[in-house]
Amino acid sequence: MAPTPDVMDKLVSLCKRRGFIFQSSEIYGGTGSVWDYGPLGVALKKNIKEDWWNAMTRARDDIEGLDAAILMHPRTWEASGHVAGFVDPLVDCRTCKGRFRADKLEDARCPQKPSKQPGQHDACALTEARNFNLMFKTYMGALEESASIVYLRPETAQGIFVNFLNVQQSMRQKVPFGIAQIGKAFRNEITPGNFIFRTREFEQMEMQFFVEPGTDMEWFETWKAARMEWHYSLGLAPERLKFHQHTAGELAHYARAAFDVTFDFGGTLGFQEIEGVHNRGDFDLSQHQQFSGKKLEYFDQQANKRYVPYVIETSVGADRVTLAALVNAYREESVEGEDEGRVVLGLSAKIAPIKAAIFPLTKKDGQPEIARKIVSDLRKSFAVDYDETGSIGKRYRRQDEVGTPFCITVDTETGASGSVTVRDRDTLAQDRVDMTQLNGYLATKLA
RNA sequence: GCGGGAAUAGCUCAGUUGGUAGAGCACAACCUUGCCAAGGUUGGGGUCGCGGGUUCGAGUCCCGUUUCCCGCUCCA
Repeated sequence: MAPTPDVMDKLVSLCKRRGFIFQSSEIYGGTGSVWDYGPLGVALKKNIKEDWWNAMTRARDDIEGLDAAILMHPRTWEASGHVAGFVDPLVDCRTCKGRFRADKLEDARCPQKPSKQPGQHDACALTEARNFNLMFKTYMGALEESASIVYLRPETAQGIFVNFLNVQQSMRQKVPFGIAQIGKAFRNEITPGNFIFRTREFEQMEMQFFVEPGTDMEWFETWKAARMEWHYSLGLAPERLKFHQHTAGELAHYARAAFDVTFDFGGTLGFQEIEGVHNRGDFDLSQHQQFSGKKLEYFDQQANKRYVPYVIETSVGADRVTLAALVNAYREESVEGEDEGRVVLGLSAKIAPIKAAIFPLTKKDGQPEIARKIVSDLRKSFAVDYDETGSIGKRYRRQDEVGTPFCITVDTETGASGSVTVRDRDTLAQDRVDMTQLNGYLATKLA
């Protein structure tokens, strides 16, 4: 089904209504492009992050974890190019309302295209150039002196680069190996928006893989394939994923090769990047060598040679993947004989905030007590929910809306047979399962 | 930052030429039913984004501001 423009609107509404995502500081009128994750949203995002973290660090010997500080030495950002590259002097034209980069103007006149505003060039009145720095600036220490200016990191990668040797040596790793990190980054975007797609505070999941020069393109291909597989494994529809390799002209200054994973968010957003895989060469480590004066070389004992490794970077936006998962999962199903269809979040079981909901069919015959006993048993292994309010159909719908894959109902037969009904969110099929087998049953289904 | 539009209950929205705010859904309690929403009774919830102004009186008119949407601009 082709995505419609209003799916995002419905999703924003659903996310607020059901405790996934709220606007930050809402009672004060809201803060621009910052969002808070509610109880179910944080669970969903956490599940996604955990899946990524496990795939990177637990499933492999050659990737180590790291959690570097958000505040770094200011020189870091001079080395990375962000201090220079993130500041754009911009001028506005009061006549044609255009905005231009001052350093790209050929003369002191507004370069507005004649086709847009014919005959207005001479009348243009440009403002003074003002600097727009995309990095958040703050002060370290009590005094607001220029010497103590620090930045909120605009990307997490630099925390990995500056710790390259610390991790390699302390963990006795040999190249090739990688360092993985999940953390917040901050950018003063001029144009944020589209819900949690582009925000000023966001979370990245980055892995930098250090390789010997010459083997870099081979590793680049390996990681491309691995990252594509991961997105499929989250349940993102294959037809909504598109992969794009940059041409030479599109490459950023630090990149030898670049590959985007884009997802179709539908509506006006369309396909947008959710992950980038880059071959950064030795750009970053060399820059830090130069700015810090410290060697960042790796010594290969077997080959008896010394070199600055190349880096293959994989960088995913945690918020973007979360949004992609939500958009991907949202569907409305018409039900025969009813005016209002059901709203379903078809989240894959491994990232669903709630794995199973347990209901007593009635409040009689000790059913609530049995149901609560099941909850306390399953709680040890799974995120579960209990609900006894309203009709059984209504409770199914509530769980459908938040993506719960299984609903377990204690009914009139449970007392005698010891079995319960397990209902599947997607197929609506019902299994009869012995109460004592629920743990294993769910473990199998969720695997 | 510029231009246009919008902001009223948790959600979606009504609200007349200015006269002390409504609906549906959701939510809570009790009763009823019992395997796929909407049964009955009752109830909680809004200083109408925020701040000024005009007026006897402002959700409504005016100004400012914040946030959101669309289009520019920007995007290492």
